[in-house]
Amino acid sequence: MYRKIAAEELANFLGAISHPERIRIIEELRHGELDVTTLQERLAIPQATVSRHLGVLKTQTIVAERKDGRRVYYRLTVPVLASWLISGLDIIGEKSTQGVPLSKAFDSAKKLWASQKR
Amino acid sequence: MYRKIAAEELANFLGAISHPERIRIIEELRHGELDVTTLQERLAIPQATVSRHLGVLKTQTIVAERKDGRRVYYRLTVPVLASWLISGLDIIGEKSTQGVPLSKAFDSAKKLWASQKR
DNA sequence: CTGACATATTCACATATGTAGATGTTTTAG
DNA sequence: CTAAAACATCTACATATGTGAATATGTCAG
Repeated sequence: MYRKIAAEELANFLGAISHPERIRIIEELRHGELDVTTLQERLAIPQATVSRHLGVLKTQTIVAERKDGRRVYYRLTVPVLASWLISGLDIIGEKSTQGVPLSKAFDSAKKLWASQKR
Repeated sequence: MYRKIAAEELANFLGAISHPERIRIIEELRHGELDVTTLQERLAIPQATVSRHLGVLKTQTIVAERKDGRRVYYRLTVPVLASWLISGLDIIGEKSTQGVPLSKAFDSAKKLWASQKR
């Protein structure tokens, strides 16, 4: 069992992830490294914003950088993080369609999860 | 593939979870429902604080309540959420032991995860 | 060198989140 | 009915997080 310190670490970890644009960054990096400009184009947000978000992710060692000339390529430190995150998306599933009761969304998510239980 | 809205939903979801005490609440509820007083005793924090945290979790339909007399019992809407969260803990693993470089923690976490790939 | 490109950082400000303590509501015991 | 238990909510305040705009840093082309 884990206690306070682990809960704090986990909170910091999730806190670094829980931002729409940072989630999209993680998604974009799912298949491999990308440089900042490419990320900026895909997200369509200011360069400074991308840079700061990458900084937050770096804080928790979620991404790592590799410099090549004037470009900086970022990658997921733990690639499986992306699929872990997508699992979370499955959990909330149909929640995004406002009319549908959330319990149903979680219900279908539960089934999705059953197939990949540890 | 998912886009902006899904990323926002996921961010809200993770945002509701990413707090040390809320993570501990989820952990406590892993094996079944508990009333507020019991949670308060286990977390050793003010009653009002427990109540607000439960409110935040309720916002994202992470917990549901059942009233019985003057007690209110809370449970995880999707029990598998707890194990999903623990998977996240495995990912950051040894990170909590400050001296150890994080990359090593992620490395060992990667192995743990490999066995339960989708 | 110099200018343009790629990225990071700083500043000033706005919004969000968290906390303790007091108060309100509902429910049960007597 | 009344008091106490069990929760929820409100208030006031502090801290954290997010943003755009400007600026700084490093690197390459010519």
